[in-house]
Amino acid sequence: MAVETQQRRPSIHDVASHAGVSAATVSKVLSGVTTVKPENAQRVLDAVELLGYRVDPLASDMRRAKRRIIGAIMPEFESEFFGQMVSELEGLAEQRGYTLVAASSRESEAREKEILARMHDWRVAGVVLAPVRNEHGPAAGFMKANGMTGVLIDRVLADDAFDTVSADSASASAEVARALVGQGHRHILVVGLGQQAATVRARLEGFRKTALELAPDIRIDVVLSESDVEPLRMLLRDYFSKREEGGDRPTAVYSLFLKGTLVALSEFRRRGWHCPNDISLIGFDDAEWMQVTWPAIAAVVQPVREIAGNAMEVLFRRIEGEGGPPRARLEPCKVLMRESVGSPGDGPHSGGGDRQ
Amino acid sequence: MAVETQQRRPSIHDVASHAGVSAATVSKVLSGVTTVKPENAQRVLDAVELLGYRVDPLASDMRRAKRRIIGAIMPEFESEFFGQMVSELEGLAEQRGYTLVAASSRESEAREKEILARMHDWRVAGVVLAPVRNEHGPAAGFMKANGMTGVLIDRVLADDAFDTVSADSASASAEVARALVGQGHRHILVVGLGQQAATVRARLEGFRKTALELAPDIRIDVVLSESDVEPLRMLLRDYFSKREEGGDRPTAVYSLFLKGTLVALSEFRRRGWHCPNDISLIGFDDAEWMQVTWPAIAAVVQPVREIAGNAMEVLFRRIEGEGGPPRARLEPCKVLMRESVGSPGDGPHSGGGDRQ
DNA sequence: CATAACCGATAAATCGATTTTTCGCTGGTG
DNA sequence: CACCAGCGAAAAATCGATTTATCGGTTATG
Repeated sequence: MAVETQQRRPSIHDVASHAGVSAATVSKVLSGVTTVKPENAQRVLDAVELLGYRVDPLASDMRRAKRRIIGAIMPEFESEFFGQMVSELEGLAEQRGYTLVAASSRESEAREKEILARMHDWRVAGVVLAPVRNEHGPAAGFMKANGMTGVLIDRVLADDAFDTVSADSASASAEVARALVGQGHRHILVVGLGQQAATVRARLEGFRKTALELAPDIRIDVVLSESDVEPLRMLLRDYFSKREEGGDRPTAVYSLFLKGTLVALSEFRRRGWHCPNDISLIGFDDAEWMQVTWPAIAAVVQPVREIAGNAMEVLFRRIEGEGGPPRARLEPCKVLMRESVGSPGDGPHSGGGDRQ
Repeated sequence: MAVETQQRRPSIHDVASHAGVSAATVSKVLSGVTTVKPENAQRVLDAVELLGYRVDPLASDMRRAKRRIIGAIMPEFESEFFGQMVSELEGLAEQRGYTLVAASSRESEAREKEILARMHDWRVAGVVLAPVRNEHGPAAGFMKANGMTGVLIDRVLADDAFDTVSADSASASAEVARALVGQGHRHILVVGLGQQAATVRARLEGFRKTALELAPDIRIDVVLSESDVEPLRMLLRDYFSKREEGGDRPTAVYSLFLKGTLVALSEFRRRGWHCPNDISLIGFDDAEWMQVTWPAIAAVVQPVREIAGNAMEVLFRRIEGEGGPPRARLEPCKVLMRESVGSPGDGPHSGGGDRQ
């Protein structure tokens, strides 16, 4: 067993002198080099055990250009999606003997770049960046300019400099379209965040295309908030007020991101509309609570594990020097239909309904 | 502007030779030592600017015993509470020029200890540990044995070796008791996780004491799952089955932790019980969704910012060498009463009710 | 006038590992 | 018998900073 001397940590030289060999030999034994006499190797191992020696990763990383640190930058830590993502990435990095340093850009591109600069200072071996906006922000530019190796995930489609991994938003949206149209919806509101250009476009177009194919007469309204979530609340409020006056309000809402789903729900609640009787609701991003509330909220589940797994795999390949053009990878989502989606006109409408 | 040579990063020696001084002088200028001729200082600053030089934190940390790294260990990253906590801690560490390395113990004490060992390898200056179980686990033991400096937060009350910061569970529970008893509830179920001994006891006893003071005839049932969340679902199912047969089911449920609230909700939904007509519900830990669902779920809000702030403050004081006995700090919670809590017998009971 | 004190700056040691170079020794070969 | 190849291990260089010791030169002091 290791001796618990709450003194200075033993260094590789302490081990060396205990084993009667040089520090270089200790390093070789520990890194599995075979050109060491078995007897000496054993003595080193014994000394390591006796002293409770562990390699100092900082000192170890000192001498190599690429250090065994992976940086991860997420727009936030508060949501299940990014929480799971960090958790997955951490485990994956750990498996390969790397340390994950995670940071939150707090939905700010400026902060994103600062964090990236700090990670560059640390000379991380690679970065997993989930950009606030998209692949063309200043952060990606910084990475390019400084020759950092990295992978972009989530709010990104494809890039000419970095590999990307994201959910197949378009296909998932098509499936949502099939489901809603199939239930008889012919007037649907889509809410999103304009900032996340590429992703939003993919989700919106995937939805629109399939919906129009299935029902050419369908009406699709779109409410986008440019930058932040709070304005969306107001936009939505205005939208519903107008539609209610006009007597032509939508029978279903498709939210392209989690906060949008929350905003929609709170707007429904303000107006006393209930799902799915008064209006149907489905949103991108699943959450644990969505299956325990009344009604259970339908959602598109993003394949967090797959995204994390692929991101790390491609990242490590690049770290190991693999060349070739960047790849854009899309992982399929699952659509979970739940009670918040029904057929229009199924229940007693409380608003000025458009029952067919 | 910095020259963007995607070559090797400039080192302190590059700066030194550009400025025509020694590396030591550069180091002094950058660390604000005043015994440098202003002219030389300016030349150093110019060279730094020209080359785009930035200190390598790894090399810089190499030579000091306590490195400018803070470790944070959370039981999970997936919940809003710990997500916010990590986010706060990260910002606070950053403010002081430290890097936060966060890791998830994934609710495992074994992993907790492994992570701690890795952080010890990194020679972190300090650790913020949110233990899986309580302050007496192997992780805290490891920290003690290795003379690490740290703070324990959340699922912890007080410790004889480390400072602790946590929510004032007892007072919050007392307030919940006042609210529920005030609404007329006389039969209340409390659900929790036995594993988190100290915290659960504080929450339970705080509730029980106040409830009994206000209504000596009150009946308080307790369902605790020892280790994991899933068993709780079964225990709860059994409990409700028995109570429903007996015709004496509780009129309110108080969950001592977030997952318990979710389990309770899903059990209500299985039985077709609605809040607050059939049963009232309030739980520890708030979440964003709780205010947008029907009904909105009442919750105890833990003061994340305050806990994080105090934890970091006391941690840095210890890092700077402050002595004295460990302090146990309690931060007050806020109780948000929402629609999920009503008076017993207010609405049409669907089960075998106990209307008064 | 010799020595001490001081200032600013440089050279060198240090942190703890890894990697390259060097070295001593054994055994085989011409 | 001299020389070379091969092996295992030690010595030394290296990574990029910080910190301590040292040093030349000027000024104050006895």
